[in-house]
Amino acid sequence: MRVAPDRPDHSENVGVALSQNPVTAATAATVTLYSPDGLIAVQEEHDDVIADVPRGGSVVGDDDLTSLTWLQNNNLLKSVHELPKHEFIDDSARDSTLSNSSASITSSRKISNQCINVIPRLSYDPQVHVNSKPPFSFSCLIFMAIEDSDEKALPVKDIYVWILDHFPYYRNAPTGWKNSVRHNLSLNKCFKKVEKSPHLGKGSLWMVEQRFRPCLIQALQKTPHHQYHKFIRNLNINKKTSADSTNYMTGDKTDALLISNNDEPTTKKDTTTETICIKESMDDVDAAATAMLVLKHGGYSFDVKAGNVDFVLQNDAVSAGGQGLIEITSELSDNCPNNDDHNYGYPCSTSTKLNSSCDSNAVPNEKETLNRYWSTVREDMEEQRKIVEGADALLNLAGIKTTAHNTKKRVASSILGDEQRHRNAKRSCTEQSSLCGPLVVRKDGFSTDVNSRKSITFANTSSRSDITNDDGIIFVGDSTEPPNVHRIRPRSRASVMKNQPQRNKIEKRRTKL
DNA sequence: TTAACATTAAACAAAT
DNA sequence: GATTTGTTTAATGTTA
Ligand SMILES: [Mg+2]
Repeated sequence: MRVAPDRPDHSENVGVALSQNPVTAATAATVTLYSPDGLIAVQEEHDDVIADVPRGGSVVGDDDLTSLTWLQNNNLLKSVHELPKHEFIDDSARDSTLSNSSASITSSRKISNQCINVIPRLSYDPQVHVNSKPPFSFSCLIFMAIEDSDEKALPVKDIYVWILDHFPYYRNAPTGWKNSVRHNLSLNKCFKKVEKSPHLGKGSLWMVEQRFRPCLIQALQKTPHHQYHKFIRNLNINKKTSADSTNYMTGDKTDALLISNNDEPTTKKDTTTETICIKESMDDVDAAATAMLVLKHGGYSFDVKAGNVDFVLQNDAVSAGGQGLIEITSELSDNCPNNDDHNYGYPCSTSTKLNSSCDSNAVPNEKETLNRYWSTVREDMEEQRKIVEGADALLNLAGIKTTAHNTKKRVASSILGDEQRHRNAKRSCTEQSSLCGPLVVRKDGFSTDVNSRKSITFANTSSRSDITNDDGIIFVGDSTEPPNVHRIRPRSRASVMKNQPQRNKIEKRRTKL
C-alpha cells in the first residue's frame, strides 16, 4: 500500500513569500554606471527605477554581478551568519513601511512627491525569517548545497540536511519539498548522478554537471535578494570546480567512487546541433580533436569569466541604457545549453542585463580593480578564441561539422519555428475549442513534452487534410524517426476558467458603454 | 498571449 | 514490509 505524501496542514503557518518582483516607482535617482573601460557615468534620471535601495547609500541593482564583491572573491567564503538581521521587510510589514519609506531611503535617491511605492532593500535572513519561503529555486538550493560540500557531491539526504540547516523554513514546510528536490535532481540536467560504493548507504551522490554550472550560477545571480555567496563556502566562479571526477576518486569518504557512465551530455530529447556534434564525434575523432571539440562546444571549462570575456568583445562600446542598465549579449548565455525541456533552463537567455551600478561599500580602488579585471579578461578571451579556431580547423579536417565562428548558436530550426508559429497561432483558438483533443502522432521525434497546453495547439490543425487522416489523427513532423505517440490532453477547465473573469470584465465594460 | 521556467503532487519501481 | 531514493507524468503557477 502506498502512503500518500504527507501534507501537513499549514493553514496556521502564515508564511510570507518574498516578492519576486522588484517594486518600481517613479523616482528621481542618481545612478552610477561602471563600464568595462572604467568609465563612470553618473546619470540623473526621472524614470521608473527599480526600488532596490542598498545599504550603504548607493544604488545596487538586483544582482551583484558587477560589484567588486563578486568580481574579487574567487572564493566567496562567507558565513551565513554575517547576514544582517534587521532590514528584511516581509509582505506583512510592507504596508506600514510604505507610509514612511522615504525615511529609509538613502541620500543618493530623492523620492518624488508622488512616490509612495518604495520599500527599502530587503535583507533576507533565512535563519530569522523562517516563515518566508526562501527566494531560491530548488535548483539553486541544490546547487548551493553541492557547492558547499567538500567533495562537491552529496547524497539526497545530505542535500536535505543542508537545506534544512540553511533554510529552517523547510523544517515546518510541507514535506513535499523533498519530493521537489528529488524531482529536480532527477529531471534537471544540471545535476548528475554519481555512483558511490554501496556500503556508503542508499542512493547515489549528486553533482553539478560542469557545463551547466554557469547556468546555475546565473540563476543564483538572478535570484531576487540573493546573498547566495553567504550560503556557500567555496563558490569559485572563475574556475571550473576542481572537484569533478578527480577529486572524487581520491577523497577520503569517497575513494570507492565511480563516475557514472550515463552522464552523457546528451539525452534522448537533446536535439541541439551542439550536442549532437559532440556525440557523433566521440567515436571517430582522435582524442586531441575531441578534447578541443569539448573545449569549444561544451564550454565545459565554462565559467563566468568566459562569459564576461565575450561580453567585452561583443560590447566594446558598452552603452548605458536609460534605465541604468547596461545591456549585454553574453556568450555565457549562449553557451548555456538550455533549450531542452527539463533543462530547467536557467535564465541564460539571449541577452542578459547586468546592473551596472556600483556598491559604495566596495573597496576604494574598485575602478582600478575593474580595469585590471577587464584587461585580463580580454587577454583570456583572445587566447580562448585562438584555441577555438584551432579546434575548428582540426575538426573540419576530421570531417566534423562545426559551428565555427558562430557564437550565436542554436537558432531554432525551421521545424521548431513552424511549430512555434503553429502554437502561437492555435493556442488561443484552442481555448475555445472542444475540450477533447484528437490523437497526435509525431513523426519527428521533436518535443515529447505532452504538456497539453503546448500540444493541444495541434488540435486545430485538424482542418488541414494534409496532416490529418480520417480518424482525426494528426501527424506532425516529417522525419523518419519513430513516432512519439501521445494523446493530447485538453486544457484544464480550471485553466480555461481562469481567463473568464477578464472576459467578464471586458464584457461588462462594453455593455456599460 | 505565449513559451519557458518552476513548483507541487503523485504514481510507481528499485534499492536498502 | 517499510522507507528511501529515483524517475516520470500531470497539473498548474509564474515570468519574460
Ligand atoms: Mg539530473
